[in-house]
Amino acid sequence: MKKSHLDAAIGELIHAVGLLVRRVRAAAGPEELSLSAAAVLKRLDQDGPATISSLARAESMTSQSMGTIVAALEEDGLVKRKPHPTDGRQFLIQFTEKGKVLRKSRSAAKRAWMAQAVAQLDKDEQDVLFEAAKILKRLAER
Amino acid sequence: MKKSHLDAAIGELIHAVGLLVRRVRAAAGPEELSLSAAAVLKRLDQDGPATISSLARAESMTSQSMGTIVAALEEDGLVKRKPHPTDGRQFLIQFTEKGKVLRKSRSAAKRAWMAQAVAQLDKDEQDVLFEAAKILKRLAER
DNA sequence: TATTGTTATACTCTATAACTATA
DNA sequence: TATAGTTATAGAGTATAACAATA
Repeated sequence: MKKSHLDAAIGELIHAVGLLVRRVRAAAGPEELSLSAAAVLKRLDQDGPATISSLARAESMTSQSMGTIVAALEEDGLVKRKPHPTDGRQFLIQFTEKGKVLRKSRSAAKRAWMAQAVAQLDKDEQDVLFEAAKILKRLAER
Repeated sequence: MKKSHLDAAIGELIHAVGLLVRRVRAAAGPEELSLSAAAVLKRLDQDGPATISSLARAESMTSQSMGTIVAALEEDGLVKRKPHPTDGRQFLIQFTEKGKVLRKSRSAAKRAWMAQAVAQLDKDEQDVLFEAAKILKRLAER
């Protein structure tokens, strides 16, 4: 790809993700979790209990911001904290029973909007999108 | 794709774009434009002068929010407003000379981060990403 | 000394509500 | 009446700074 084309493509990519995030957020229902809060639950589901710092690193946020998100999830009864077995400074954040049950339903409106949008694409386009999601995640985590 | 796989892929997609937006935002330099402000300049560049309402619709925001963004760009001297030729309520937002010159440099740090990240992918992955950007944009604009 | 987490504070982005002017 | 834009106000999300406890 020529440099000018690459440059334009970078601009398109940034624009597209920004736009989509705004669109998804706007679709959120009244009781919905934020994108970040949903991301935390997703990580706990996939990787098991984790500390606030590790969650913050994984989601590209400061630990203070992650602390706020975890506190809100705790307040909501979706996660609880357990003392770290060997390090007295840390806590392991993990699901409550309620959290396991409500994990997806608390992001239902956003997921529904996205599902409806994706359903309007043909199969090849869907595949490109889901492949891209994996690449984007790797990119952002580096 | 089976329903459960599709459901998981939807979750991955939402997670990935949210994460990437946070990552890109965190890369922003001190004088950088917001993602939304950069998106407005990009649209003016591609489509020519536009009204606040049309920009708001295009970027999935309320016209009040877009008014704030345009006012900030105006304050910065990057855009100016011209009365609409036939409708006395509307304004056409367009670039100033300064705006044309500074359009990309005011998003330089975010673009640089993304360019560096994309450069670490192999060519096939880059193609998937840029193809996905087009699809995502169509999706978000519907 | 470095790291984990908390508290306090402030900024950015966007929304809702109420209004004015024009169509 | 309906639409374009403005002003005022509020909320969500995240950051920086200063601190306490533990490693």
